[in-house]
Amino acid sequence: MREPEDRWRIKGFAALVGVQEETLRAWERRYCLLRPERSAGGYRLYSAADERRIRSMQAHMARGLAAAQAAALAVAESGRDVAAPADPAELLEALIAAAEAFDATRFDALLDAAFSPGSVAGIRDVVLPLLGEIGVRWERAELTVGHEHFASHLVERRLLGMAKGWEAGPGPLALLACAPGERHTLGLVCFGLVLSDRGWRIAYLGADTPVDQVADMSAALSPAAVVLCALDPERLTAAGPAIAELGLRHHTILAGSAANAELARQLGVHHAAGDPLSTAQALVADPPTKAASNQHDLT
Amino acid sequence: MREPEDRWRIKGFAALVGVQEETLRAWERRYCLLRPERSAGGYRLYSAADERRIRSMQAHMARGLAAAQAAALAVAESGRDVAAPADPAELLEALIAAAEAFDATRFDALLDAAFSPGSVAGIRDVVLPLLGEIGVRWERAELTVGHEHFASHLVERRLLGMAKGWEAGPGPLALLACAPGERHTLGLVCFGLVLSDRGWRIAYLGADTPVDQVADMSAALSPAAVVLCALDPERLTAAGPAIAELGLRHHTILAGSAANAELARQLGVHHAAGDPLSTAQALVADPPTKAASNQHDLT
DNA sequence: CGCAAACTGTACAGTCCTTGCACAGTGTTT
DNA sequence: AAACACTGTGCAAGGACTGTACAGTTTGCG
Repeated sequence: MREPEDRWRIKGFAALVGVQEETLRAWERRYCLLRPERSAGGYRLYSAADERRIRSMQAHMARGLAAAQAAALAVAESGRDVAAPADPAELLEALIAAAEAFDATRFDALLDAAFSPGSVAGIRDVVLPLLGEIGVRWERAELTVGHEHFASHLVERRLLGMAKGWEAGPGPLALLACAPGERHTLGLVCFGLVLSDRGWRIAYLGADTPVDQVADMSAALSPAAVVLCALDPERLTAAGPAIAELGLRHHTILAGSAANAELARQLGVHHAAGDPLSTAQALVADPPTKAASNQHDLT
Repeated sequence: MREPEDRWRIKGFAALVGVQEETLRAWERRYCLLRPERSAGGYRLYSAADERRIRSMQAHMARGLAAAQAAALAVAESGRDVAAPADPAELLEALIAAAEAFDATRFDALLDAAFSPGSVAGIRDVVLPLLGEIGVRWERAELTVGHEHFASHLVERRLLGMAKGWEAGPGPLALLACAPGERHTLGLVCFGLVLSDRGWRIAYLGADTPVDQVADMSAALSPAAVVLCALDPERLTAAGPAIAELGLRHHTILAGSAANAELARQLGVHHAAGDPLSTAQALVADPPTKAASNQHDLT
């Protein structure tokens, strides 16, 4: 930890930035603009980051923005450059630490860092490893269901934010759904995002979707591919006949860790090996053609 | 991915575009030229899109068009959401029609229109009625599970997009979770959004959360209120003892259609009557104090 | 033409919101 | 002990809201 050489108490800081002490406290209370550390006795200790936020706020106010709006911008701007490790492995550790502490603000800031190299890279290097790691630590009882829910929500929020507009791509249409009973959607959303990134159009039904509903929607939309995702093999075997039926009419792909080549062959549908990202990339590289959309045409 | 944008209050915006404040309000009222968001206190917050519309209108007026004509052109040019009815009831019908047709692009555009008067108004006038209506039509078998999934996903995506940053409000902290087994999160998210709009900080655990996990997180974060949501009464009675235990330590509120005053009294916790919006507003109007955080202190 | 109606920018009043600043009582630093 | 800082509460001035009204101009029409 740094010595308080570059830390100001409120009086000095007020003089430095030219804002009254009372106003500094008000801005902290009202807009969360400042987050000074505290001395042992409870005194505020302002840092250079606080100064930057003040300067940014002042600049925005000078442009004619109201205090509340200027503060919101200043906070948003500075929130981007929190201390986040650039190395994916460290980022992963930091994310898990933030989840353990239920620190949503930090978790979200770390996600910012994770996605700054690009959404596909963020999914590949951070999100998928994170989901895997949470699963592992949950099995080892190092993380609880609460931590898993906490992190999942924040990841889901981020992914769905990136999914905005994915229903309007220029390319072929993919229909995405989880198998009946399956409630883990994040992998499927990652898959959709990668497809969308490559121009595909996405129609998404989400968790726990009866296969006949997928069939209905497929009939309405004629997707180039239908993807059913499950992590628990039971989900797929239970819905086997309906899936086989679906496979007769559409290019149907089983995905998720429950999917395997043997089962897919039995049901007469396709099978996606590997993680969501490589699956999506394989699909993009070799898009199903209408003629060859499945091996079970009425020939 | 909505990044922080400039939001102007009327004075700054008037200076920016060179139009009197009164005139801005008149143009909004008469021609619907502007659709500023509103601050928590009801102030207009103009965006870059509003500026574009103003510039366009000014250009047309400079060419000699009357104000009404210029405004109509400006709206038509910039308004992508042309065919969206302004009346909430019609909007509701249009949304359901879009869901029936699996038309995600239109559904999303209609949601844009729903939220343009402000997020709380959108929740009150459109989202909550929509969820209710979908439930009704689903029971009457006019809509299928597929339609429900389709619409839910798009609504959820929109709501979570608005939830960005809700973990960082200046006010008291609320911890939100669905009861074990309960998987309907949208009402809970609406509730959180309204609280957030009023400055509360939100910690969110989402669907199907074991009550002991809620207790763990509560112990870590000391929220001013803990909200447990369920639509199915069975969820709450099954978790009864754990909820009572939680109620001893935190201001705990049962919400959702499964909650009732009788059950809450038995468990020694609070009860939220009514829809998510009125519940949230009641909580904001009468925030729990630490001293009175529950009726079962160790007295 | 002449008059009423509509359009359009502006104005005002009463109420509510925002924001910078202040004060009192208590605790911390030196 | 003196100077400094903290929290909580509160205020006053100005900003913004809504609703209504009012002139000056343009338009519609007998």
